[in-house]
Amino acid sequence: LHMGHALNGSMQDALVRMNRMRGRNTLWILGTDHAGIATQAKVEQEVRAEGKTRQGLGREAFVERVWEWKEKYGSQIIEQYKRLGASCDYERERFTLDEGYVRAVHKVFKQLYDKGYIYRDNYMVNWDPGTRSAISDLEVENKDVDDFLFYIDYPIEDSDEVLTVATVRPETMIGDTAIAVNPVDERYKHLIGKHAILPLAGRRLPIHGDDDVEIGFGTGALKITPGHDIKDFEFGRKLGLPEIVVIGPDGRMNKEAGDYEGQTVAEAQKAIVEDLRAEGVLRKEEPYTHSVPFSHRSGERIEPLISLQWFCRMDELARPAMTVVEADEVDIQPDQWSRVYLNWLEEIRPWCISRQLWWGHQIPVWYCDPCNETIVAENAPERCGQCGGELRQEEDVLDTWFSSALWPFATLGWPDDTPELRAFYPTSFLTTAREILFLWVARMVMTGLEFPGDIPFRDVYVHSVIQARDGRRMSKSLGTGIDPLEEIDERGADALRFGLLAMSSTQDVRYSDAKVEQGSDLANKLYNASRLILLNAAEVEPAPRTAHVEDRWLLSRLEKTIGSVTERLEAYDFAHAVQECYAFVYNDLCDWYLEIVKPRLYEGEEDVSATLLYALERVLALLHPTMPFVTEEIWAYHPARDGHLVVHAFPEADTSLIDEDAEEDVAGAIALTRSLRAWRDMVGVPAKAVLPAVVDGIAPSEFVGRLSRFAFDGVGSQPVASVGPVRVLASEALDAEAVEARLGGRRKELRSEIDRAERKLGNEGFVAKAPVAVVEEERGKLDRYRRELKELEGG
RNA sequence: GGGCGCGUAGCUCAGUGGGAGAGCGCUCGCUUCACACGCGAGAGGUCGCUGGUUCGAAACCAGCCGUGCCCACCA
Repeated sequence: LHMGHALNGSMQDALVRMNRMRGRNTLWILGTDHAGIATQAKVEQEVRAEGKTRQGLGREAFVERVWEWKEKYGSQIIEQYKRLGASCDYERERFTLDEGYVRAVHKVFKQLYDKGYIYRDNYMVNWDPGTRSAISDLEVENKDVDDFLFYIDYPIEDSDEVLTVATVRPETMIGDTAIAVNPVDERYKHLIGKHAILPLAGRRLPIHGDDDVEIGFGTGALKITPGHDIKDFEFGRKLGLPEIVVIGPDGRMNKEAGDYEGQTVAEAQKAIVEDLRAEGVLRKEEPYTHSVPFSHRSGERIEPLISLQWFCRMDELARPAMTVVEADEVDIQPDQWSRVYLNWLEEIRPWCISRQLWWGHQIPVWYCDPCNETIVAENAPERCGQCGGELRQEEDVLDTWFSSALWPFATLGWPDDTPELRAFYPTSFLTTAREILFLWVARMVMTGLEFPGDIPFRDVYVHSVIQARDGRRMSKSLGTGIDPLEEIDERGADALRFGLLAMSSTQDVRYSDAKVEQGSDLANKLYNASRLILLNAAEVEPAPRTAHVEDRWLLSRLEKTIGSVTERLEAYDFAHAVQECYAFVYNDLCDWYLEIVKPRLYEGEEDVSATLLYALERVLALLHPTMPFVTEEIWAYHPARDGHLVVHAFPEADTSLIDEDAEEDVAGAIALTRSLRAWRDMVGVPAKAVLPAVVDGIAPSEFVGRLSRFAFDGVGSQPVASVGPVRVLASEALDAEAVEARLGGRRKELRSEIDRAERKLGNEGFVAKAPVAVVEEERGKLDRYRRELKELEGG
């Protein structure tokens, strides 16, 4: 399980839990693909460590070994998902090589073959010498490599002229079969139709004219090696050139390469360059940086090779897959990824689906050698239908993604018409990393539309990439990976889930320990606040009680939070959803409400008890989708508990409890409390001193004095300062100089604010064009500042 | 070569037209009977640069600089 899985799981689980709690019929199937290349390589390594080889074991025994390996390790990731708290339907776990799944794969293969989409061809593919298999375009990764560009003179037949060509791969020149120049190139057009002689090999190379040759690049003359370069291959097919292959599947020169046979590509390059130099035809060599394909699987340099492979044409499948995204039937978010998806499908090319491996779905094709028949069937045929002879099954297996592409319906029982398929297809939601968009998502859409005949999912959310702490890619080979399980051990699954959701975003982000820490802090806070509530509340039914203004305030804040968090989750805005939960629990509930009502709570007063139990129940349920463990644990102690929280109702915002007046009143009292605290801190009053004061006008709420340590029953002394309506009286705890310094500071602040507001209101454009409410607000502020300043100067 | 992002407080990131925000870190004060994984109060930002649009720009437009990712058969 890597961090991407953990993020993905946290998002999906939040949605699944929320919807399950809402009473909806939810299904989350977890499963694994057989990861053909990676798994086979792993087991092959084991076998080699025992001094044996895959070939020595034979196909059947080797595949048996891989199954053993799979039984041993395949369940690990499932167990890890459980530790994360993913509430999947674990008894429905699926694997892409399950019996039923194989049926789906065969049926799809056969139907695509019958439609003419799947075909076999001798064509140029990305050959991975590391795995000795063809791989698809999507498994190729281009990297910049520092090479040399070699300029080689090819003599023109029956002439003293030479034609200089440039190449980065002289080792393939033995396979040259032509040269091309641009027909409008003045330097060379007289050579078109003549022949050049291939150095070292002596082959006659016809010189062709072709518009695709760039006059300005290299020397403007292009040597054509149809066996070893994709562009040359296409040239060759267009011009009907012979295709000479000089490098074998093992990455070594073959017998076509003559003297160089058996050498590795690198050795052959060195030798050939030496020989060219000896012949005096190597005109120059210069350093050259260019983009080179590497295998994403083995890391080795791709060798473009002509070989007999199975392909799937994609045009017909791609078109409807584009339409559904254009029409937003499949909604890819954030939106920019729709365009990436569409651009890719627009330029899609045939997909090489065969792999020269043993682990995977062996292609359901049988050959009859005597009568040259090819049979494609869902089930293995007994004998050749023509001659009754023995059949030989195609040895290659399918690209793992070919079977993964069927996941949304194959896991629900397709091709059978199952209740699961009817109930849950099309599915609602898929989260994915963006590197999976083409490999998997696009292909699921294509097969979904082609086979069950409907989109596989409605919403696709492309989540951010969590990078390592230093901004590099998290990768095992770089050693930058962070193990989610270690994080779970250290801080808990809830903390990790909260942290990942909080740090996720539409852009790529660095892994943030602080966010995970914030998650564990929140769990801790919830636990302690719950303890306070559950140990002190009177035995009453949880219910919202509205007799006290602070209770109305809390309930109003709570219901607004519920509404907002729910909206955020529905919009897949997980980061804001969890941060709002955090802010509510910390600020509204703990810092203010609990502190305000403590005296009432300790007395076991019923209104506050009922309100708190009610609020706690709703907060636990609201947080459960993101922090399932701690909320479930606390729930076990809640008096309203009936069964498990995981199946308790998710709260729905009760707008009748929203009370703007109460919010305004309490917000005012809170602001005053904060001003008083700030004032005494600024003036340097001992923390415990209770300061005497009197209040102008209506007395503030009881808690203002309690939480700021002021006694508003002021006796005797002179007022020395004003904080809002509060006149602070002289006392031993007050230092006159500090008070004066503080007042001076405030006066300065006010003058600057008044200046700013006056300038703004003096701007005719502002007053004339800005919305009335904005202007009015500004006037209000100016008035308040002027009044306060006047008071301070007067006092 | 084409495309898509990003550049905001010491760090990691929110914020998309009306007086700069969060978490962490930092400073000061608190062992206050839920929590020191805590409480209270603060400091800290010419919002990459330059122009433009607007009464008003971190946000919109253009250019530049820096940085990341994806796609691509220029030998």
